[in-house]
Amino acid sequence: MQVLKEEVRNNILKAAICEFRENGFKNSSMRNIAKRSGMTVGNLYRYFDNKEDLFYTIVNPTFNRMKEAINDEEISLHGKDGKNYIAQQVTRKIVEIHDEYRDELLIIINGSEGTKFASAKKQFIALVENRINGLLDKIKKMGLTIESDFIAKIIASTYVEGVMIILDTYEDSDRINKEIELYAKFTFKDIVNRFK
Amino acid sequence: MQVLKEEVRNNILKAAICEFRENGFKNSSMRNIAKRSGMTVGNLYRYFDNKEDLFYTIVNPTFNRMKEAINDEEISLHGKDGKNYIAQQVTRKIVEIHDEYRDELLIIINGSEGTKFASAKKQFIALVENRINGLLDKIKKMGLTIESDFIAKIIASTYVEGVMIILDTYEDSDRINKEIELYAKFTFKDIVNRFK
Amino acid sequence: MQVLKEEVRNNILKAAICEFRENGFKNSSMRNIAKRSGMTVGNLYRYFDNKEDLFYTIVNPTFNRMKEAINDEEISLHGKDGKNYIAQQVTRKIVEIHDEYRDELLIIINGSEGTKFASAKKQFIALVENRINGLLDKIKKMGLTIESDFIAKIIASTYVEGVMIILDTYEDSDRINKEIELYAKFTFKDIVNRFK
Amino acid sequence: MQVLKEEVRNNILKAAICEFRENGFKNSSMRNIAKRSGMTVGNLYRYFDNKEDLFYTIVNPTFNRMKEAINDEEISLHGKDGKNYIAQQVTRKIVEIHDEYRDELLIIINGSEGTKFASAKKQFIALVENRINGLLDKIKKMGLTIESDFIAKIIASTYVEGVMIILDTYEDSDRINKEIELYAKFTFKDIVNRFK
DNA sequence: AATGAATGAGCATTCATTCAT
DNA sequence: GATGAATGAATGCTCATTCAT
Repeated sequence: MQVLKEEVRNNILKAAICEFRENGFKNSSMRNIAKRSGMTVGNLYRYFDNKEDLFYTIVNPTFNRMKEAINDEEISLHGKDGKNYIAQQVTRKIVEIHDEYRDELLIIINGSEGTKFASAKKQFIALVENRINGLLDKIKKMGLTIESDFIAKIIASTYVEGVMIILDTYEDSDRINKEIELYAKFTFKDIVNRFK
Repeated sequence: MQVLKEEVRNNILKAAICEFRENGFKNSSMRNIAKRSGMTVGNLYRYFDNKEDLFYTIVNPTFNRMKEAINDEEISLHGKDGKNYIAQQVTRKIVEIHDEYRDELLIIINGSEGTKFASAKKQFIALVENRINGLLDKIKKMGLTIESDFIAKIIASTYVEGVMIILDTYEDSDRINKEIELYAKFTFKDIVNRFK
Repeated sequence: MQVLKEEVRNNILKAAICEFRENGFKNSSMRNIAKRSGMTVGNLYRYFDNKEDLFYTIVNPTFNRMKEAINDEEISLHGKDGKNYIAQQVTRKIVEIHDEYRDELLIIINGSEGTKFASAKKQFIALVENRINGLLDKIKKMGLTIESDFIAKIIASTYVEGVMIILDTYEDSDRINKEIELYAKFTFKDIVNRFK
Repeated sequence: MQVLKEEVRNNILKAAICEFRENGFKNSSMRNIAKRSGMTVGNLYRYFDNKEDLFYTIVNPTFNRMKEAINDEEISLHGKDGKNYIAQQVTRKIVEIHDEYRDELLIIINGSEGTKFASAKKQFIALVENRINGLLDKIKKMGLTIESDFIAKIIASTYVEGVMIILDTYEDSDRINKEIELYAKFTFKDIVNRFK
């Protein structure tokens, strides 16, 4: 009986996700991925051009969804507590993504050294930074002097880094959601006061 | 033409720092380092026992100074604003270290996979976390419930991570110092309020 | 054209035996063995974990059979000509082993510097020496003074060495058998008289 | 003050002898020899063309003296106990050589793998064999059938091997002389009877 | 004469990738 | 579609030898 192409492909992807999670891109080997997915090395190359292709196939959609989630124009500032509102919404989306793609996210963050995603965290941070700059503009209009134009980047990195640590630390989905929300509140609350 | 020993050694170190900065320990190759320092592989080994020796020579002193800076017992809590005081002092020390060892710090944090420093970031974070736990104890005594026992870890890691991003972003020393100080203030200020 | 696994393995072993025979373990190179067996280096490692593994695979069984042959408890002294009897039996076994493993024996003796078999010749000699000491005890009881306590070692080592030279000199199996038997007789006969 | 060329040369030779004795040709390194003789690698090459040249310089004279000693035409057969007489004389010469060149002899025997002296033992044996063939001719004329024309080689190898083991085992010169003489007697005595 | 820094070919080993079957 | 043997370039490292000083 012939195994369906799609099923085989999925087996490879599943095995590759495990391998990349455990060892990162660089330390993962095609041999291992083949073994894990119960097939031969050669056959891997019928489904994926090379190691990078396999990696990107796994990681790209999650990466893009993260980008979209952070950038989502529909989430916009309103109400005087807008900053928290955005944070909440973005967080909710990230939690959603994470529910589906926990491993992929962690691969992007921890296991992409040696690939074009090595800078993925930086890219996420940059995106978050953009959004935060909106808030900061508002704060500035409120008459506060923000001494550093770098502060958005800092908040962004704080936020992204924190989320990643939570994803990396907990296994339980509910717990993760709770922690991320709490953390988002913690990060974005009282930004104003912290500049005084 | 024959170059003086010390000069060659420094050339190697300079080249190795570049290589390790760009590729991390694992992806760096002795051949590359040789090429960068304008010599042959064999000669590298006259100056350093092996790849690890070269790496540790670069990274060890900085690592130790960082640990000392974070742990320095002489920096202690006093005054009701003690938390900021600690942060300021520690930050000042880190800024000092950075002035001398910017690249080395970044190598430790981003490029030490595959060495005994792989966990360096975690170690730094753990040390910072310990210190923060002092603050949080104080906060708890003030009657506040801190909902997540994870929060010290988060603050610590975002602090460390933030500092590293600053180091990674700016070249200008004065700018870096300014940003790190600002960032420390931002991170540690009003922790209390953020829990309310 | 793809060759069957077992055949390739045998080719490698054959090539490695040649190489080890000619150059010993230390001076043999995996590159050479690959070339001799008409394949690339990488493929060698699909069949054997490393140079040592390859060497031990070749040499281990022969080494163990030799030890057993020399130590065989079933071969024991009886009759007043017991000393020759033992020599004959042991010799017969060695000749048997040799028939199958001529090259392997020579590799053990001449080409194992740098491996755990470096002392193999010494071990063989020590084993033979033990057996000879039985004979010498008997001789001493016959009232003869053996002036050198070193003599058992000498007889043992010359016996082992002599056998190895025979193996090294002749190609023809029958010839080798004949020479070894004759040599054993020659070596062990009239030990008594030689001390008078 | 300038060190005399000859003195330096001797220092190198002394150091090289130690190194070759301890590690054999292959495992000895020019670096080590330089270090042992308190000079730099480069200077070694002013005195000796290369590692082989150095090795041969050390080992050649001893090798040649051994050859001469064994072949010495002046030592000839006379008296009905001629076989022992020759053995005694040759032995005396070898003992003499050994007194002067113990290390060199041992290097030839144990440490020349990878050089043209790897077969030195075989060469010695071949020379001894020639001489023994004289004795055997005599024995044959006495009406004895010697079954193997290989037996001369065997006796020769027995003798050479034994001598080498003695050299390798004892440090004390008197002891060595005594053991070698005893051993020569043991080896060559009653050859006739051993063929009966 | 002497130095010792530098060379470069060599080694064992690994692994992404290819391709005959 | 699938296999897995084979490839070959790359890696860290060593060491006899050379040569500018």
